[in-house]
Amino acid sequence: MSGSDGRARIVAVVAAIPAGQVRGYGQVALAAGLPGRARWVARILAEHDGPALPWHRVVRSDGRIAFAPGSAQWREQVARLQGEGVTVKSGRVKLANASVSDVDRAIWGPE
DNA sequence: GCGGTGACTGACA
DNA sequence: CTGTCAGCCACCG
Repeated sequence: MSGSDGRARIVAVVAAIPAGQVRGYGQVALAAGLPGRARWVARILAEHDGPALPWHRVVRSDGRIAFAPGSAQWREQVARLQGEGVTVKSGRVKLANASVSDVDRAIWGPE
């Protein structure tokens, strides 16, 4: 099958992130089967327009907000995370310890 | 085909 | 802890 739609996979992974938890761009890309495409993930979220996507649950590898501190998007992401019970400290959040297998199963199925 | 760009990452000082 | 450097890959003119 020509899985050229990496976008669909990335969107699926982000949409599979449970509320109250956060993920890194690299982790999302890896879970989507596209290692090294962290930058692509960022572009997808930025260009994505359609169903509500929990893009605010995606942060940098350090658990820091990808936007510039004080920016409108930065404040919005922080507000959304806090609204879901995520503790945000100095624009930083605590990354959840979830293996790729767990994410993979959440997307493709329990098999 | 080429060079510049970016919601990135890891290593190093 | 912060800041800099090089590597990475997809997109655009």
